[in-house]
Amino acid sequence: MERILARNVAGHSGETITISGWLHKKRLLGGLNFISLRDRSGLTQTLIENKDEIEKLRGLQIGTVLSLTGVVVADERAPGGAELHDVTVEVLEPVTDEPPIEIDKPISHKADNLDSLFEFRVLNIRNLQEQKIFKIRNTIIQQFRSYLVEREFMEMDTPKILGKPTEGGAEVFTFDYFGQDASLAQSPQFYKQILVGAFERVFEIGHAYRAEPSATTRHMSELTMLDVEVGFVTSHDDVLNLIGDMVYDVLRATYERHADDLRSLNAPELKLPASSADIPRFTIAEIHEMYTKATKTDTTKEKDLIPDEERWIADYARKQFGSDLVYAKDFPAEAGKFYHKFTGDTVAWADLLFRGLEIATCPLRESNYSKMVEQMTNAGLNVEEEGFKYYLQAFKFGLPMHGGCGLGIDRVVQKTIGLGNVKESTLFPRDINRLTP
RNA sequence: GCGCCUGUAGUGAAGUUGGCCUAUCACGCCUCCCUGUCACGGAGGAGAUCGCCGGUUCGAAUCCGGUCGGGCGCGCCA
Repeated sequence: MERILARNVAGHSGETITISGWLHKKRLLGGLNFISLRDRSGLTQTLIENKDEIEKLRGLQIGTVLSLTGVVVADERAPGGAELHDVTVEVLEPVTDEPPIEIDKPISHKADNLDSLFEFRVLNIRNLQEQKIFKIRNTIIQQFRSYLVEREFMEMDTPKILGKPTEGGAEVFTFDYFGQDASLAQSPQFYKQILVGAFERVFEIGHAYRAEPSATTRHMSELTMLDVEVGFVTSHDDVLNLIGDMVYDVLRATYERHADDLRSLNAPELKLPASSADIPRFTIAEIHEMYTKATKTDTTKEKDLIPDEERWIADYARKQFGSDLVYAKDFPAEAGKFYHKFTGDTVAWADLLFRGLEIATCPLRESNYSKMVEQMTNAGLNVEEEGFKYYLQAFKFGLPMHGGCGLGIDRVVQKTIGLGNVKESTLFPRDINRLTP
C-alpha cells in the first residue's frame, strides 16, 4: 500500500491508509493506547485498542521503525484533527536498546551541556524542536542561493585540497598528499577571484578549514561559508549594497517562512530598517571614537574591533537605527592584506555585523596586475611561488574591478535563532577537541 | 595559549561551611493498574564505587595536591 505522510493523513478521512516512520511516543492508557509515529513531515497519532496489536510493541523502544495501517478518523481531540483507528502494527526494524536521551523532550542547550548535545547528536536531531534549527538553516542556505542565482551568479565548486600554503594569516591544516605537502582551504578566495575573470559573478557554499586554536562561542575548525565575488563593480559601496541587500532579503524571507518555528525557539524579534540601503555604516575610526567616549576604554589604537566593541556598535545600531545589521567599514591601511584595494589611510574592507557578531567580511579587491605584484612584493611575498602563479595569471590577463564577501553561514543561523554558541547551529561541529560524530 | 568556572544513575538537576549521605529529586527504563492521552495519571522496582589518582582525617561527593574531560571570557582569527 502507498505510504501516506503525516502531513497528508487528515486528507484521507474515512480511508484505510498505511503510514511508516519511527515510534515517537507511547501513551498506554490500558484499553486505550496512543502511539505517535514520526516521519519526515511530522507526527501522526494512532489509537490502538486491540491488545494483540499493542503487544507487538512490548519491549520495543522509541525509534523502532514501524508501518501502521488503519482507518483515518477525523477527531478534534487528535493532534492535527485526525488519527488512525483499527490499527495493524508491522515492525520493520525493532529497537530494543533504551535510547540514552529522550527525544520528545526539550534538549538542553545550556553551555554546560553542549558536550552531551553533540555526544548524542545522532539521536537528538530526531527531536522535533532540534530539527527546527536545521530546517531554518536549510531555508537560509536556499534563500542565499536563490537570491544569487536570480541575479545571474554562477555556483561554483572549488578545491578544498590545496598545495602548501604560501600566504600567512589564518593557520591552515597541513597533511601529506602522496608525498607532497598539502593543506586544507581556509577560503575559496583565490579561486573565486580567478572565476570572476571568466564568469563575472560567482558564489560558493562550502566548507572552509581553520587551524586556529580558538576556543570561543563563535569559532569552529570546519565552517560553512558563503563566498560571493562580483566583477565590474565601480566602488566599495557597490559591494556593500549588494551584500547588505542579500542578507537583508534572506533574513526577511527566513523570518517570514519560519515565524512559528522562530517564536518557539525564542528567537529575538528581527529589527531591520525600511530598506537595505539604510543598513547603518560606520567607519572603524568612528566606532573606536564612539566606543571610547561611551565606555572610557580607549580602542583608538586598535586595528580591528574588539569583541566588546562589536557588541556595543550592534546595540547602538539597534537602538538608534532599528537595525540588527550594521557595517563596520574602512579598516586602517595597516590591517589590509595584499589583495585589498587601498584608498589612502584606509582599506576598502568592511565587516557586516549581525546582532553583535561579525558574519561577513566584504572587501573590494585590487584588480590591477602591476599593483598586485607591487602589493605582494611590499608584503614580502614571492610572486614567483607556485601558490601565486596561477592566481596572478588571472590578473595578468585581465580582471575587472571586483569585490564580494565571505560569509559565515553557521554564524548567521546562530544569530538568527539566538543560539549561544555557533556549534549549536551545526549538525556535526568540529572544534579544537571534537572530531566526532 | 592565558584567566575564571565546572565534572554526582542513561539524561537533567540538588547536596559541596566534612558526620544526620546507607547520596535526594525529575525524566527515561522494568512490572502492574488505567477507554481520550498529547510533558497522561497512579502503585511498586532496578539503576551512581559522586571524572580519575593520591593525600589529610576516627570519618571525604564535600578539604588539599595532581591529572583528565567540559564550559565561558580573552588572545589567535584568510
